[in-house]
Amino acid sequence: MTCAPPAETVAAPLLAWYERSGRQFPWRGLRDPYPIWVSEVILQQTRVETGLRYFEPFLARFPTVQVLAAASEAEVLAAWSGLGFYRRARNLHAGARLVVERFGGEVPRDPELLGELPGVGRYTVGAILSAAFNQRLPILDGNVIRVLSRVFLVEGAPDRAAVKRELWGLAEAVLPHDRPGDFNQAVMDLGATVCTPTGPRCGGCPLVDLCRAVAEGRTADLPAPTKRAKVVFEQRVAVLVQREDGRFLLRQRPPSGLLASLWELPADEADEDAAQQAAEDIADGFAGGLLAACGVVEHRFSHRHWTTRVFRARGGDGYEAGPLERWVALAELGELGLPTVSRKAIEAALAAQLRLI
DNA sequence: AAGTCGGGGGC
DNA sequence: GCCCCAGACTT
Repeated sequence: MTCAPPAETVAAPLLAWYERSGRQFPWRGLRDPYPIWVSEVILQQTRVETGLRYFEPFLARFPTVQVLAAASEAEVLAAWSGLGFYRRARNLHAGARLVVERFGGEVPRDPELLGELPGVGRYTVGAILSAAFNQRLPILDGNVIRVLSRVFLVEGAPDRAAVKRELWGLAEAVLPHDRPGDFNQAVMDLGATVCTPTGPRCGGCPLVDLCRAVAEGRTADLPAPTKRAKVVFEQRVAVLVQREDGRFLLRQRPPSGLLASLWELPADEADEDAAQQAAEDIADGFAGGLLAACGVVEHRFSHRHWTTRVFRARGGDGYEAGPLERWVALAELGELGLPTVSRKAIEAALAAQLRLI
């Protein structure tokens, strides 16, 4: 068990540092909880640099919670395309509808109620309410875990329940009554820019004098590593079947599981030896001919690695798209929920064609 | 407690 | 290759 110094011991130097060295983001300083909510969902398990590319376009497309609630899920997934963890988009959309229907369009200020929205866990509740309303609620994300683990020498792996409880307790204990909103932002900035996973810049850290990991030369050991799922390798084939008018067929994936309800080229599992035959079988379903191999697309998910052999075929002009299928033109891709792996495969299939444009 | 769920960037 | 990221949710 660790012994935390008084809250002000941490807060005062950290807030002073934040005044000087804090980062500026488009969601900082806002009082409307809706854009802050959007930013926090976008940033879940996502680097700020990546989230920044999606935040403003998303808000431009869905400027209010009412607009988001009125949109279709397909529109929201289209705006989320390439960002990953697509359940976040589904939950945000469902949450917006709940806010409009149940709370009159006002994002709840009650942590209990806010936490009932899908996709809004304890971290996100604290992040939204402390930033928008300066409510004194702690947050615990990867940055905060790293800072607290080092400053207070928390040795256990942070994915263990007991360690997580201790870290939440520390996050609450160091949280000042004065400016909890700024403080939460400050800890995350510190974790992102100074107290980094590797090569922390302790010389520029406002907490260096009270950091126990620094005192014991243990910054490199903390936080303790967590267990990781083993990567599964899968080999697939995908076929871009193109009609005379240039449109090609996309299929919607099942509504649950990996890339749920997102669009992809007709595909199947097949290793290198079986790829050609599997591609022909797919093309045959649309009376496709002129099968051409277009290359291999590698794509890594967190715990899965897909090797996709991409083919292109002519055909399908007499084939009517089923309920989970759609003949699409290149210009329509922006309207669809299209994961990055699909975009890569389509680009590979059309590479020769695209170079002519 | 472990697994699922994307994608990108650093080393 | 491995690690991590402004996590939440299911099993």
